[in-house]
Amino acid sequence: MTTKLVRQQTVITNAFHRNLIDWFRQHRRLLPWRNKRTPYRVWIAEIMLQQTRVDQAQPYFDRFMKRFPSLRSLAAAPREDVLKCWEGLGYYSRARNLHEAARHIARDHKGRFPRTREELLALPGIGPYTAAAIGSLAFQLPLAVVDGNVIRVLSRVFAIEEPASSSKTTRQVQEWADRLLLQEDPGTFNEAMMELGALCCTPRGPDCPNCPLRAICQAHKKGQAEAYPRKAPRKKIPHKLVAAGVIINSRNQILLAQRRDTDMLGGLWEFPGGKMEPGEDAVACLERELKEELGIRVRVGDELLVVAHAFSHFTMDLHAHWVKIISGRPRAIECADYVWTPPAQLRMYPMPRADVKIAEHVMARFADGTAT
DNA sequence: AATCCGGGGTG
DNA sequence: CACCCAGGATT
Repeated sequence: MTTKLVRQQTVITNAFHRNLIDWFRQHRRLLPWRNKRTPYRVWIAEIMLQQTRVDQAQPYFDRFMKRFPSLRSLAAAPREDVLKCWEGLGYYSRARNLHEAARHIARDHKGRFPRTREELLALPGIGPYTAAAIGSLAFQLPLAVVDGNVIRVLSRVFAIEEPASSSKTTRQVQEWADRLLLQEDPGTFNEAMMELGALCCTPRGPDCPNCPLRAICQAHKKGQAEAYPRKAPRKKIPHKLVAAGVIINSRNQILLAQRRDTDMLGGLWEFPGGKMEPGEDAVACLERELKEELGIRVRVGDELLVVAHAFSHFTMDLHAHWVKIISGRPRAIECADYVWTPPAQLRMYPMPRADVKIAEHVMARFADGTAT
C-alpha cells in the first residue's frame, strides 16, 4: 500500500519534472544574472529581485556589476556610493543590508561566500527565499525557493484555499516545493518554477493551454486557475500631506539633510521637512519642522511644486517651498548630517524619488534664471 | 501571525 | 486614479 503510493507519487513527480524542465529549456529568458552564476552575482540579482520586477532590475544589475564587480569592491566602497547606485530602485534597506553583509563576509569569512543555509540566513537582508535561491543556484544545495511565483503556481496546482498572504499558505507551499524539488538540479528546478510563474502561470490571464503542468493542475481542472491564489481582503492605504523646504542661502547654495540610518529611507539625502499636523499648512509645518530638525528659524516663501507620490503603504502629496533662514545656523539635530550644495550638484546625492523630482525642478529654475 | 516597510507598473 | 504583486524584519 505504502509502496504503491510512493510509486504513484514518483510517477507524478517524474512527469512534473520532465514537463517543467522541458518547458523551461524552451522558454527561459536570457537574463544577465543567468550567465556566470557566481555566488556574488546570484546574491546581487536576488536582492534586487525582491519586490522588484525583472525589467526594472535589469539595468540596475548591469550598472551595479560595472560599479561593484566583486564582493571585495562592494565591501570596500563607501555606503554613499552603494546607495547612489541603488537610487530609484526603492526599498533602500536592501542596499544598506547588502553593503553591511558584504563587509561582514569580507571580514568574518575572509571574502569566501557563506555556503550553508544557516550562514546565509545570518546575513542581513537574507531570509528564507534568498537563502534558498543563493544556496540552490550558486551551491547546488537542495533548497526549494518560495517566492510569489511559486506560491501562485502551487496554489493553483493544489488548489490551495487559504489566501496567499497567510503564513499557513507559505508553510504549505514550502512543504510541497521541498517535496517536489528536483534533487539532481535544485537550481534549475527553482528557476523553472519561478519562470513558469513569470511567463505562463501569470497572475492574470494564465496561459493554461501551453502550461507544462496543466495535466496535474487542480485549479485548471476546475476551470478556475485565475481564482487562485485566493486573495485576502485588502485594507486601504492612508494619504499623507508632507512639506519640504528648498532652503537657499546668500551664495545660492541649497541645503540637503541626510536621513538617519535607522529611519525609513535611511542614509538618503532629502529636502528637509516633514508631515503636516492636523490643521497645519505647508508654511506652518516647515516653520515647525525646520526648527525641530535643524534648529533654524525660517521664512517660508512660494511653493515650487507639489509632488504626488505613491509608496508601498501610503500615498502622499509633497509640497515643496522656497525657504530662507531668518536666524540660527543649521545643526543636525533630527538628521544624520546636512550639506550646502550648489544646485548643479544636487544630483550627486542619493535621494528618494520624490526629492529627485524637486531637485530637477530646482535645477531647471536655476538654469533658466527664474529661481528666487 | 500580523504588521510594517515610504514601490512601481498597468488599465 | 484604482488596482495589483511582493521578501525580510520586527513585534
